[in-house]
Amino acid sequence: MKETQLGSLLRPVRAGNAFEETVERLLQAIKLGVVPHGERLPSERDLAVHLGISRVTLREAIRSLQEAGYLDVRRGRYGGAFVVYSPPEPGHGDLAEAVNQMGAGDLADALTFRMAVECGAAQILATLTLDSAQRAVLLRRLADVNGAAPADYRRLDTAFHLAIAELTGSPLLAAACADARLRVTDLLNAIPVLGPNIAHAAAQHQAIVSAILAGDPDGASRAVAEHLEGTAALLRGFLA
Amino acid sequence: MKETQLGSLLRPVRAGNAFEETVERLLQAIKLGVVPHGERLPSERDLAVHLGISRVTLREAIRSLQEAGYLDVRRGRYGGAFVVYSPPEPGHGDLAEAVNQMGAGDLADALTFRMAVECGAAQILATLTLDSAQRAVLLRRLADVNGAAPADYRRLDTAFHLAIAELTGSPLLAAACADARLRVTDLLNAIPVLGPNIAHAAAQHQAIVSAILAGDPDGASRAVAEHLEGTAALLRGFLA
DNA sequence: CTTCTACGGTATGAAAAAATACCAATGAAG
DNA sequence: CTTCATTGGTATTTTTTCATACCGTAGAAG
Repeated sequence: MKETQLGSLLRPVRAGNAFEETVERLLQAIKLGVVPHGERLPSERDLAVHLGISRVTLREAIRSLQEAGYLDVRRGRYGGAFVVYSPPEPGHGDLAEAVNQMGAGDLADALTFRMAVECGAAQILATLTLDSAQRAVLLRRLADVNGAAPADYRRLDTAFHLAIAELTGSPLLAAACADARLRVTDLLNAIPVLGPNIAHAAAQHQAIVSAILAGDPDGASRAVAEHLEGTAALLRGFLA
Repeated sequence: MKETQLGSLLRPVRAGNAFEETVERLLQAIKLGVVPHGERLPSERDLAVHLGISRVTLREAIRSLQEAGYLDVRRGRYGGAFVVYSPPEPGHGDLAEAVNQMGAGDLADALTFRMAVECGAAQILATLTLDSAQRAVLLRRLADVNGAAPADYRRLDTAFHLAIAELTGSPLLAAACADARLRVTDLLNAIPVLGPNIAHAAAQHQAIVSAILAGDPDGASRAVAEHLEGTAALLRGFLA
């Protein structure tokens, strides 16, 4: 076995210190709209347990997000950390900058990773026999994103794609898809959301769901690949 | 967005303490045969840097593996931590126990995850145009595993599958595939390696490589899926 | 057989993180 | 308007992890 494979296994045990990782995680949950504007984060005690860190460390992270203007923290019963954030108006302005902010290699890496795990998830879901509740979730997410107002589009698009991963029943796979999304969030938010794009995406979303419900793994995977390739090609264009 | 999606994003920031994670990582690198019997781990100083931990913490992990009999640590120049481990003789004996050791849900999760990322990796690799060096690596790994002695089979099989992920050029994807393998290593090692199985697997390996080189993503993905489904079905059989 | 040097072995102080316990505020319920 | 449960706020101690410096050893090279 070659040296290269050592790199895959003996890679860093932890990405950074607990504080920084926590800030990043919370920030992305906010930016992805998993906790929408006005909603409350779980209580500090619950969150600390879920994130596997101490409440002290979590509080430091929350405080920095509060100071950065992402959270409004209120105390007392029925208090908590409320999200104060609306996704920026999509536009070209920051895209080139956002692309340059992360390395070119990192971007290619993230795009490849996203492609692999999302195609894999759709493919697997298409092999499963979904019950009516699961089909309902999938169709609901599809309707949500395809009927979304521009301001809500990214959030519901993410919800749709994550739902596919979660319906596979594999937390590891869902986490991998969430992680893949996180790595390109800022870039996606900088992409303008145009009418024709949305219409095109809507057709692709429909094709993905149709293939999944029809039990066509290859079709589902290919539909996802085509869908993701659209934004991927656009982002790669900024690497020059 | 539903509560379920919170779980994917607000999952634990760290799996455990640095010491435990390091022990686990090293142990799996040994069990996977990435560092074969008699070979030396990188020096403590190098390893600490690669793993992103302090040398003190790394040493604690190494010492516990030494006491467990996995490593032979020698000092002085040309010294180091040498692997003292040969994969157990494959057999049914420990399989049921190994399956029960991890939860049924965890096993299904790991199998699904492995299926998704390995199919995704093969699919992506098939879309790329490989240069002669890359083709050589792939064919070399194929020849290695298909010509392996039973004692080396698992190690070279892992090397083959990881090579596919690494050839995509995405460290994230390679890490995900390595991670997926790690989660089923103990179970795979407990599966008997029979002649007919090896012959069957060899044909599947060949089919995977052929599809990749032919630029057939669907075929590559399907070939990987069939290949993995063999062991997956066997392992699922022990959940009853 | 001496030297050189890349390795593991050890010690110590600082910093980060966690565990624990307790305080304070809020606002709905009665 | 009092009660009370739930939430954030604070303080203290312990454990873990890190950074740094230095020591001891072995084995190849000369």
